[in-house]
Amino acid sequence: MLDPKLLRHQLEFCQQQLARRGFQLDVEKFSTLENQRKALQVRTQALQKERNAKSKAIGQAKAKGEDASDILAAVADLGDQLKAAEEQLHAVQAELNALLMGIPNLPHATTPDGENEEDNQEVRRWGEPRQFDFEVRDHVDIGEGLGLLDFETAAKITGSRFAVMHGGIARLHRALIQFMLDLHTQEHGYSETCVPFIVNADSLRGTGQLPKFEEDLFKLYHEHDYYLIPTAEVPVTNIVRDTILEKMPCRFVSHTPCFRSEAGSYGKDTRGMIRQHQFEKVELVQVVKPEDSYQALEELTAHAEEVLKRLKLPFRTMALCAGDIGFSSAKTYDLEVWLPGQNKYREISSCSNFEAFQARRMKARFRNPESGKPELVHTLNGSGLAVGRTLVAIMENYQQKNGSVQVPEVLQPYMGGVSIIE
RNA sequence: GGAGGGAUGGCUGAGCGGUUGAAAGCACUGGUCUUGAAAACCAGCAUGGGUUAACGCCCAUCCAGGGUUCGAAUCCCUGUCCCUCCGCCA
Repeated sequence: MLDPKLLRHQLEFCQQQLARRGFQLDVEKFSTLENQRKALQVRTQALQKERNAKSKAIGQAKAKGEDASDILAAVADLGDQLKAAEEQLHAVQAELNALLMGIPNLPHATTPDGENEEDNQEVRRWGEPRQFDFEVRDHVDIGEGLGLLDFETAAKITGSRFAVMHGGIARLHRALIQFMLDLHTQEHGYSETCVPFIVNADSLRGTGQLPKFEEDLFKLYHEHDYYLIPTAEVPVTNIVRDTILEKMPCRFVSHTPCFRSEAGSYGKDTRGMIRQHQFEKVELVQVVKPEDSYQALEELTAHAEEVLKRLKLPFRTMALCAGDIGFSSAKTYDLEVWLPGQNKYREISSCSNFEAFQARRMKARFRNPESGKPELVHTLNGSGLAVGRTLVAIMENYQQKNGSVQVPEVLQPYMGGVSIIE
């Protein structure tokens, strides 16, 4: 959520910045509601003040044993007036809040202009795509060829966009998770965290998936409004919801499955493991002081990049343009890994600074030692990395002419010394 | 699933329907004392919002939402969460 004060006092600025990301702020509606809110709030509070004063006088009169019937008569119709004013105020506040919850974050000054992914800017590039002296296969052909990847059976068990992995591929998948967790906890200073994979609606509102993006989620058939997590970002970031932190920064790394309905992506990436309803991800989450958040974004992005470097997978880092960043983000870097099977770079990590956007929704604060007052924190997260896509990248980049797959050196200790999957 | 008990400020924990935003203790901050520190003593110390140039003033908040009342932390209803016991269970 944006700062309501910023919207009130710098509405034009907000409108301009939101326009950069293609969001049309209904200035007129906001102003009208805001003016109504102000008038109603002042009126309601004045009535409350009057009621409080009169009630107190009644109490004092009764304590002295005096007759309070005059004051009681004076207060007679106050209750109805107050109730009416409160109801109107609540209605306007609810409408205003709904409007506010639907407004995306302002892009940061360093987020480049642009409408869509065509306009994203390459920041840096690492590694050289390998030259193959045989015909390159994609991960589906490789995996099915080895008999270790099975989409048909997954379709029988559940439906489309699921996979069954066996043997060396399943183990490689597990090895990747262990490797990533170890790297981030042992070298990057993150604390390993295990969280629920089912969350409530408050948590999803906190990080921004609700109310606008419910159709992307799997909702459970249950007496409460429970959802499968679309990313560990939701449960992990919500650790700090409704809290005043004393120690900062917080750095969490968490491995979870992620569940996405992929509504609206019909026909996109239908082949293989790139876009699944269920996938695993190792997620990095940081909660930092506002002045540190852009430094933290650079560091977090570097932590994700380090995974690709150790795996020797070529990638490029993209600064997403204002039209392509997510709803809650002020600035996002995407890491795109080279996939020989597709002959292009594909997203494998997304690292974002949400500034206070999520913190305001979550009421996540820290106590500023200088002022002694609670202030909103800044939150960040990034994939470090998406495990399924990393597996795809390894299969395609490390494939051999005979259809086998080499195991990257750093993963071999996690594979019991196995160096080739065949 | 059954039966009870509970939820109060950063923490612990009092609180008859009426100057209770809330006792007390701890923690924290400042001061006195001390060469310094500790101890002792004194003082301050909730959150959100409105309004104001500012000092300030005002409103709300004792898990959440309704209700009763001139007035609710206190009474009633509903929900959520936590604890204890019984049953079931990975």
